[in-house]
Amino acid sequence: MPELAEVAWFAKQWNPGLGFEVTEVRCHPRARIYRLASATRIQGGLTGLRMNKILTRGKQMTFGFGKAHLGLHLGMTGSLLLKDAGYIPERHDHLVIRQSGRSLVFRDPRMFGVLRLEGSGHPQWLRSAPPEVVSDGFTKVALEGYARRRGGAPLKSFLLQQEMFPGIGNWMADEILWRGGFYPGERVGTLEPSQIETIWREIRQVSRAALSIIGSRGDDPPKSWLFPHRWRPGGKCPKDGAVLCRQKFGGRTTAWCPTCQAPQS
DNA sequence: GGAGATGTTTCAAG
DNA sequence: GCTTGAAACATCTC
Repeated sequence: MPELAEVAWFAKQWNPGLGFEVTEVRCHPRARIYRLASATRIQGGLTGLRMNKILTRGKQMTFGFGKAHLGLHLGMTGSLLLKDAGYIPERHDHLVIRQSGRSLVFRDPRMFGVLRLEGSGHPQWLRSAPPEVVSDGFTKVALEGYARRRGGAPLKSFLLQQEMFPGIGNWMADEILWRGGFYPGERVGTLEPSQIETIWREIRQVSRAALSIIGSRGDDPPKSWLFPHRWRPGGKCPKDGAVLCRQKFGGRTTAWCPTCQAPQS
């Protein structure tokens, strides 16, 4: 499930491990999540170190251990769990970090997630990261420039570009377009400047609210959002009750309201 | 049994 | 060289 706010929530699950030493690292060495950093490297790189930092940028997480950094991406089905010290890993628990008193678990059935290992200093994958969409660095001007560059893309695929919108995923993109009243297949280049500004505003509002509701409290968004209605067959638009449409844009299933988000032509 | 699932990378085509 | 779109990745659920 991990998009911006879910990533923040999962990162928080490992907070109780801050300040504690890693006593053991258990891995499923052949799991695909070790394709960038082998299980042996990760075990050797983390054992004996104290976790002292947790950072997230978009969908990317970083756990600092002093002289080593563990980078973690949850992919499509990854999650982080906090378990007790004697926890016995289950089938899809590919990484278990043991500390005195707890186990930090990375579970990922589809294994689209990935781990990285780097030394001390600011990790490379963070240095090249774009500004967070809720930060001051995410400006209307930057968005306008990016929209000019990708004028041929449908709005839905546009919003999924992590180089500009780190953390936005399938459901957030749908939520943003639905709130702004945009047809997901609309080409970016046909939008007026005022419409680009609307998108900018909705990106920030959806992201801030999601971080507060999901990221901080672990709750689900309320019924007034598209979120709880979007996957149910026959799900209805919370604004006007119209039955939602489902269609692929940019290879991703998209839920949208045929009346609130009617195509322009 | 088949389709599809809240992601990213890679490669082909325009 | 740039952008866009589709396939591939692995497993589970409906």
